Amino acid sequence: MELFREQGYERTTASEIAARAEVTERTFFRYFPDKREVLFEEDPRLQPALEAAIAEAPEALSPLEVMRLALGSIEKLLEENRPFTEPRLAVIAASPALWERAEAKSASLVQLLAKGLRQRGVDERLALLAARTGIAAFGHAAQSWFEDPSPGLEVRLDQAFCALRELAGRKKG
Amino acid sequence: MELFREQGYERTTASEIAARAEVTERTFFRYFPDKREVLFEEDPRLQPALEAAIAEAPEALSPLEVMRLALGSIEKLLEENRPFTEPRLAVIAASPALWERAEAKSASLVQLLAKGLRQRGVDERLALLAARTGIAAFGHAAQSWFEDPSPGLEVRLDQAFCALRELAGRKKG
DNA sequence: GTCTATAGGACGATAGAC
DNA sequence: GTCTATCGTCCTATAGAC
Repeated sequence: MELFREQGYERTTASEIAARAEVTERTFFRYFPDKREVLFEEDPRLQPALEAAIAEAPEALSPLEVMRLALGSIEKLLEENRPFTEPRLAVIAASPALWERAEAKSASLVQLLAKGLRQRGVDERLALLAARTGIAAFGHAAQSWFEDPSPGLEVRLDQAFCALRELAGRKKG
Repeated sequence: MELFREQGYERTTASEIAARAEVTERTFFRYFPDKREVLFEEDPRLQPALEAAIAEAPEALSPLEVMRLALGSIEKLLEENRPFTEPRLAVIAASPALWERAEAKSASLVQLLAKGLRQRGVDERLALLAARTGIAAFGHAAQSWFEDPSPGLEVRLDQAFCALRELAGRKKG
């Protein structure tokens, strides 16, 4: 992060990062499959938390309600990680290559959520639709939450899913 | 495509592609900013068609209805391109690097749609939510349409948006 | 003559093989 | 840890279009 802030992501070589970390370049690539990944290490508790939340959600909930519940359940984790996440986002936003990787990560998350829904017996295609929609709502919520964290993520999520319901529901603008 | 099918994407070098196309490697990179892009050239009519459809949609439509209309309007274009799209998808699915690029392209499309909505006066964040949701529905529709093209894309889209409404609307599964 | 497209050589960085 | 292939960029030169 020091190097990236000083000279930007593209202008920083893997070799420089390795040197700053006092390891060899080869060791760097043993820890990270490629250069971009240094910026995308995620909390190892995140995926299990989501999987558990989906698996343990009440039977009666609709797929989208499961998404709402699962995404709300990681608020504390995200809150904890915020100090690290925020500066990363600034670096990521400045580089197309990193933006691309970020989109891929988001898509992987969608796959994870969809898998969880399928294991609850949701039809494959519907699971994907619900997962994508859930992430769309999460993006809506997370964005406003990052700008102003005072109302919790849960509140933002409720607002997002409410907006979604309005979007989908009304037959006229 | 010949080379990719023979030996796969990763095992094919830019140099080989250039040779097969009877240009030099340098010329190849003048046409395509990077190796992946050869597989993602899109119909130049696609983006303008979407932009126009959004801009010209009736005032009364809700943001999501505008998405439904715009995405339905490109059916003929997609139909035309299907012979090229289908083999490409097979290659893309086989390579993580290409899958990543595909996700990035999808994200760009979301940005395009959101921009169109914003120009209709839709709030920035709501536009993004509607665009993401619209693309989620489109994915649902396109998948079943690719498996069996006989009922048109329009019908599939209606089914997808209907499924979405059910997902969002009902309070119980 | 100017503008654009291709060619060519050299080179740095990423990342894989061993 | 060493070695090397591949990607992708920079710079310059040449050939053709207008």
